[in-house]
Amino acid sequence: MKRSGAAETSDRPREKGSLDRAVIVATALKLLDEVGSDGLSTRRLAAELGIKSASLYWHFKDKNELLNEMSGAMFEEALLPPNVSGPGLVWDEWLAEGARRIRRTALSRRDGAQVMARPRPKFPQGRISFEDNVKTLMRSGLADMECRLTMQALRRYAIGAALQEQSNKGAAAAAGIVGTGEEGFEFGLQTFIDGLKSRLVEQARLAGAVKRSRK
Amino acid sequence: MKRSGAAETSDRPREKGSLDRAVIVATALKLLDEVGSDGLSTRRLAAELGIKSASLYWHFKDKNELLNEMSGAMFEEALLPPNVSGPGLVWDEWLAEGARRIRRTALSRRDGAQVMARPRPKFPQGRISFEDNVKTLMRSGLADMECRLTMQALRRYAIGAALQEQSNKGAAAAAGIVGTGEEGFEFGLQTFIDGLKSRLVEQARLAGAVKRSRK
DNA sequence: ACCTGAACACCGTTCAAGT
DNA sequence: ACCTGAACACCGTTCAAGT
Repeated sequence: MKRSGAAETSDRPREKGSLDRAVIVATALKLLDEVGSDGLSTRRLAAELGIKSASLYWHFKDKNELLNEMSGAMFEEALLPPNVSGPGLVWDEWLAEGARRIRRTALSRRDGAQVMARPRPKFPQGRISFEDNVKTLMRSGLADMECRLTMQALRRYAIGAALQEQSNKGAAAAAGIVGTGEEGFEFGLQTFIDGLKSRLVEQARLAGAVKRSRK
Repeated sequence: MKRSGAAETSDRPREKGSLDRAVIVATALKLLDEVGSDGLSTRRLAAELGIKSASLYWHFKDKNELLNEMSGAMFEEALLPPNVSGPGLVWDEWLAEGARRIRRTALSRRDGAQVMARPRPKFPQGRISFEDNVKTLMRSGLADMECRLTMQALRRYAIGAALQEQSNKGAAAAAGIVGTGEEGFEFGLQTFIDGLKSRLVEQARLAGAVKRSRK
């Protein structure tokens, strides 16, 4: 016995069915950091929760579902604080900072990148949605689709980078690894953003040409 | 005791100690495609080879070592054929094609991206080395370090992309997934290469300014 | 040099049963 | 609504022993 939460007779209907789920996910993330993804077993996690492993299957369909929720939780960590989308927005710095936060969150815990590489639950109920971010990025002048593709590309790049950095832990910079990790990541990030800028310049040039031809 | 190389009595010194290793790795890759990474157990693989699982540990230190060699083998697949570095090289197309090949190789077999995300053995003995590729890319005008960072960034991006695409298989385009995969990948790829080009333009501009000021 | 038998210490998952 | 006991069908890895 552990967390009964609500009583059996009535009231407090378990709030959307996800109250203990959150604490299980949080405990799993804490445990992950201690034992790594190989050590994260349902039995170990259950022990950490003061429960038997079979009980976990009342809360989650299977281990995959749990891992996916862990992924969602880590992405929320990455998005939360500084989504400064005020009026004086410098879009390129805002965008770069978002990518950095994803990488840093992945690196912040053992095998974190491996977890974040998983699919996430449909919508993370987070304070800041993907759509909000699209709107913010559109202030740069990029089209709606370009914004979505941009965010997708940077998400993939950040996770790909963190994954490689983490899997080489201790294996000491293999064949083609250069830079401290940090600086290698920045190179790719800045180069990509340079590409976006030249795209914007080109679009402005074309728009200008149209305007002139209309005169 | 591990691999002494030559036999005690004499002849057929096992050719660098890697003859069966290659066929084990190849069999493992074939099996991976059939059963996926969750189904790829040492017992199943041993059965496929007509062997008992304990025997695998004579050839490989552990399962991780085997998986890493599988990663190396897949990268060789991705590099082999068209490293056309002839005189009429169009570096941007050459570079893009290399990135595409990594992604395609990863997508070519079940859970392939997951395997390629692992560290690879020090040097894959492949026909084409990382250093060869650096030299080829330097013909674009990029500096040595920029070439290394570029290739690293594209490798990470390609694997990150393939990983996401593959992990969403069947889970049907979650939250922020757009494009067919193919087109989403191309957007990031072209944008990054645009960034490299604007970098080159900028460097040429600076070099020109120096030259003029020397007159 | 290469392989096996047998064991050790684990896994994820299911399900009847408890409260 | 939530949890347990007990079982099923697996794992990766080690190691003495075989040939």
